[in-house]
Amino acid sequence: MARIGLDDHEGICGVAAAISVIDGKWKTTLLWLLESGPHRPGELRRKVPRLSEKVLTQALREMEEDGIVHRETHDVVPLKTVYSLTEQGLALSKVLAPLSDWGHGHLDWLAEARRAAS
Amino acid sequence: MARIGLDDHEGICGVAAAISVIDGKWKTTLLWLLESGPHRPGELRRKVPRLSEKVLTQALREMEEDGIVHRETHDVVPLKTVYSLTEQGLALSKVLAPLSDWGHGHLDWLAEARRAAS
DNA sequence: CAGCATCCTCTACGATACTG
DNA sequence: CAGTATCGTAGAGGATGCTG
Repeated sequence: MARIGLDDHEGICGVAAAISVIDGKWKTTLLWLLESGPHRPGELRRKVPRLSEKVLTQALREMEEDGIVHRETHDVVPLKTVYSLTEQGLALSKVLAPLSDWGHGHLDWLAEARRAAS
Repeated sequence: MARIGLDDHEGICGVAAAISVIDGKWKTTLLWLLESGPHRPGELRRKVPRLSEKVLTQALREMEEDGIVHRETHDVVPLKTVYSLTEQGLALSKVLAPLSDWGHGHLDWLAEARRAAS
């Protein structure tokens, strides 16, 4: 999605703001993984093989900026870094649950509709 | 956002499916407008000036395919078309409410964080 | 007025190579 | 192992002109 600016939609800016935070091809996946506990970058990459390292770092940085992910670095060799959800991030993932339910209820319909359309 | 395929994320595909439906710069806005009642294309364009006609039609077509918008055409001159939400679309907009609340709770934090980051 | 076709731009994503 | 830098690509979004 083209990144939605916070000022683009006056009336619905709450939703727009939330979406701008989870906007990107992988952020929802990362949110979901981190919901189950802290992860190291290597773990994340292994669990999401199609996610390149550049994009992973980029996504994590943005999520950190937006206050939903916490980054903790241990200064040892080899380098060790751990990512976890903040309170806000956890709250966000909870709020996503109803959306997930709706999605599951529509999976069949969607698959059918899009097959017919193509 | 790069369009999320329904098969890209196994575990979170419910959320992914829902997001794929509201994915695009304007669909959430359209959903919000249509929630208050049926609209004609011209009305939508007037209420969202920065939305071009091509993109509007495109978005509405996709939303129609995904079963959240209903299109009704009256064969008169001049042409008349009315768009409205389906039951599914209405359900989706309801489900978006908690997300909106989360977003509103983070607007200040987000604006601050992103200003600092840039 | 509703909608389609064309061209163009911009950027998120991806692949690769490299540093501490 | 974590992270950065560079280059290339595909597709969403935008501007404009045309049709019934």
